[in-house]
Amino acid sequence: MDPSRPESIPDPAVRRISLYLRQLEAFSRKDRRTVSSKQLGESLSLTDAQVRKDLAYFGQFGHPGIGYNVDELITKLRQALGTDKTWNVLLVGAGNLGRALMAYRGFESKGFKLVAVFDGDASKIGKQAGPHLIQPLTELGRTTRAQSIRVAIVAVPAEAAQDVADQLVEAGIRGILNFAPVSLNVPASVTVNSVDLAVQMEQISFAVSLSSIGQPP
Amino acid sequence: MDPSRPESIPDPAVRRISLYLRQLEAFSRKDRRTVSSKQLGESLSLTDAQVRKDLAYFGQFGHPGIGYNVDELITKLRQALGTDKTWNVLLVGAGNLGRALMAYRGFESKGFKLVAVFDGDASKIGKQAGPHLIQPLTELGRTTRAQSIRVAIVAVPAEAAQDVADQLVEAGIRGILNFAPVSLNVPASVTVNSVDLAVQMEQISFAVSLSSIGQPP
DNA sequence: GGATGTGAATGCATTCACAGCA
DNA sequence: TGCTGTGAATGCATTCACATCC
Repeated sequence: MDPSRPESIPDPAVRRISLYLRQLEAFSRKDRRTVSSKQLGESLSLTDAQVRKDLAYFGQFGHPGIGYNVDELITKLRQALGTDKTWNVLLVGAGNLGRALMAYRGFESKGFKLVAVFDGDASKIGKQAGPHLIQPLTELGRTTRAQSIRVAIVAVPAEAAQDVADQLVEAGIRGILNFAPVSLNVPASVTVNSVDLAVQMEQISFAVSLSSIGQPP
Repeated sequence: MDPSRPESIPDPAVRRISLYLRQLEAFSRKDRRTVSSKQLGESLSLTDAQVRKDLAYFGQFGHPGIGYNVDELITKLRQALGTDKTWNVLLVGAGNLGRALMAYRGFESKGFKLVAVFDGDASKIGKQAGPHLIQPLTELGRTTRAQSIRVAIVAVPAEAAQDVADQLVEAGIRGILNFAPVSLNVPASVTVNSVDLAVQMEQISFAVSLSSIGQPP
């Protein structure tokens, strides 16, 4: 396997790599030096074989008889995910959710920096949102180019989301994290990842309903 | 296939059912009466066979030569997901994200009602958060029983999340939607669904990095 | 004709199991 | 001995393709 040309890596494996990284960072904070695939797997309820197979997609990072060096693996996985360099990110939508995302301190340490905020609502333009001035969507292209932004977060109402997505694509954005409860239509060259809170809740209610058959509430 | 005894339905299928439901509700708002598996699939970039197979896990809802009746299918899928009745939900964590979730209007129409708010931070206890009084975690058991709450949303810092999860389990909660960036350890009888915003961003940066090999930024 | 529901075939991801190295 | 990396085997999900019904 040639790590510089990842050919095609299964989507589920890429998701787990993020989880390994999160876990490794926790281990590192506790000054742990090495970890085996078995230990890393147990901390996430996965098998050791799964862990080794996933890591092997990206290269040979382990040391037989020893395990993986925690800090070394962190470095390699960040490189693999592309988060060894900082990404400038823009946000569209300065409503409740958008402002909560702006205040969320979990992005910076992971290599993402929010550098611009936009909103389609004219009454919000020019207002301050945390450290950022809220810009109109007409500025998308200019700001995207000026700050080399490739990734956007969409936190607008469902009705506005597709229109916003179209404008983001037009402005040259390559990846979108979408919180609006709609399926966005974009060219294949643009990556969309959607988080629909209602969908998440429905998964839970389904599972809970199933496991409660015959049980009292 | 016996819809009253779903045996075992693939997880990916359950996730898609939520998406079908979301799409069908949009169709219904536009007064659309029927829809074929092909049309429903196209609106979500899925094949018609995939749609039919998924729906068939839950029963025979279609009409050969016609398609599916939109409103009828909505009813059936809500029953399948358990959202034909309203679920009382509690929230732990009245920080930025927690308050944004409280303000989010997308839950009620989907059958979820936020009825109680908790926080581990003593200085917040007794304060008002929207329509709710913030309660201490010691009240979890009492409130859960009093209001028949089975599902909880966790929006606390990573360090506090496992402890909160333990107390939720102790209080009888059966499903948890977790926004803290940690892997929660709970008994098999409890369902956990985690949304880690940093993980979502990393998926995107990976995909964008891949597609940009050799390209200028 | 038009569309569903479903066994059979395919394709992917996970798990097994073991050679090989420290 | 302990643990990795990886072909081979297994198990699941998706897709195909067609009998069936309006």
